[in-house]
Amino acid sequence: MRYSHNLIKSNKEAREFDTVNATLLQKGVFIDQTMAGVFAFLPLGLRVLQKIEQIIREEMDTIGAEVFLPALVPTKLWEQTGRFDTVDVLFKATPANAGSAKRNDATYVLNSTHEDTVAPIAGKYMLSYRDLPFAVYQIQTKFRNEERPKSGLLRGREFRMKDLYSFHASDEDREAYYEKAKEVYVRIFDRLGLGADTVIALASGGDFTDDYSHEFQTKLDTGEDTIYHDEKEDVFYNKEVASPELQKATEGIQVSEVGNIFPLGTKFTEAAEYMYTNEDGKQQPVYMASYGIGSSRIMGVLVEKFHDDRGIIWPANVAPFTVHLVGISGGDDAVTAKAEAVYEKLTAANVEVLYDDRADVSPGEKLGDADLVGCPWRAVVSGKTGDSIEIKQRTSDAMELVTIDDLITKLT
RNA sequence: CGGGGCGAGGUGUACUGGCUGCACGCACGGUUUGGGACCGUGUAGAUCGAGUUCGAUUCUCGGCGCCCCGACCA
Repeated sequence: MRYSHNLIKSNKEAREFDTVNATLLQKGVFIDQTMAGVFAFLPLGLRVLQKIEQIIREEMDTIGAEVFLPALVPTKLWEQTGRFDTVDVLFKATPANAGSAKRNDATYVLNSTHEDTVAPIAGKYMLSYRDLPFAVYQIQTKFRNEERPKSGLLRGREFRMKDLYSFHASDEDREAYYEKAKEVYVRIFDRLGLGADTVIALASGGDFTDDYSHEFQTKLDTGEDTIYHDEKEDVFYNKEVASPELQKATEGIQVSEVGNIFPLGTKFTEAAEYMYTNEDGKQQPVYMASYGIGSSRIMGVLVEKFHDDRGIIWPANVAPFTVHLVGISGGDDAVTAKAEAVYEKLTAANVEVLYDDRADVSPGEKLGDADLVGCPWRAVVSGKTGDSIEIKQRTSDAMELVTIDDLITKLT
């Protein structure tokens, strides 16, 4: 992709925030804040988000089927589960033209999560023991009216999330699937570059179950949560369930929650009057669990973890582009033509390349922007590089001159 | 939701009870091109309401917005 004509910019004068992800993502114009806790994802930012979500999708496809549920739903779905008045972050929307003669004036809910929505749908079709177990997932925008959105993408009022729901004939079967889902989650965080710093912590199961829920927590100094490590059992506990003794005996670890899995029992299936018929023709309750991953929050967490004083350092799997190609022509048309040729060849070889084709922008600014944007590789074509291309990795200062064929080999 | 801070061109900021200034950006012209180039000419601004005052961007109160601390996070 070309830098020019694609809403790819840098705004290095943008204000500094207390959280790195808010500052760098806005300086790099990956995202643009529309209001507190709500961001537009611009071309660079959307590419990163989609990379993250594609990794999640590939792994989820091994244990479920993708669906796309509505974000806007009738209040009835939330009233059925008793949550319309208890979930205080719920956005309740009444159309501005409510009351006018020809318009509906109902109140709606902007879904903060989808248990209430998916259980009635599942209960309409998956009615036999032969249908169970099964799971569906989606990757969608969620709405939560947080009292205090903060920290860039770490806590928003509108954000992206993958949510998976599994349905089972028994709690034992749910437990078996649950363990499988954990393994898939571990693979996802590995692929996202967070594996080494992400642990599973036990947390409260809330109103739904006496069991623990499980949180995937990434170690992060700027994280909002605190967990404690019981070294004897080698188990991590969220602050809310860690015993006072453990909290005294060990130091808390600052973390940010990147995923959670939650046994739900039969609360939502019962509310939806969703029963299945067993082999004996008897109606039986369906057990359910939900599994979330905050994809946009992960984008923020990655920036928090992987940056230096010059900008972002994306893990290769989620970088917006593999290589940032910088043309330094000095007004020399021959050099520009060479940079164009390199761009065309890389593109033809299916290398994801961001080509900074801006004229009249100083070399320093282009190189600075490459550091800010944070692609794994930087390639420079200039009057100094002759027939070669100078390449370096974002994480190193070591430069190397290579041919276009070498470059393609290296990057594919 | 409690507490604190801040609201000025597109962005970031300074001064100021009467005339708003700077930098970046953007536009035009010219010179430049390996770590955020330079000259010139332009462009564009005081969150809203009430009060005090001859006069408010400035002072007071309130609303709204944003940032930060705390609480919350199914």
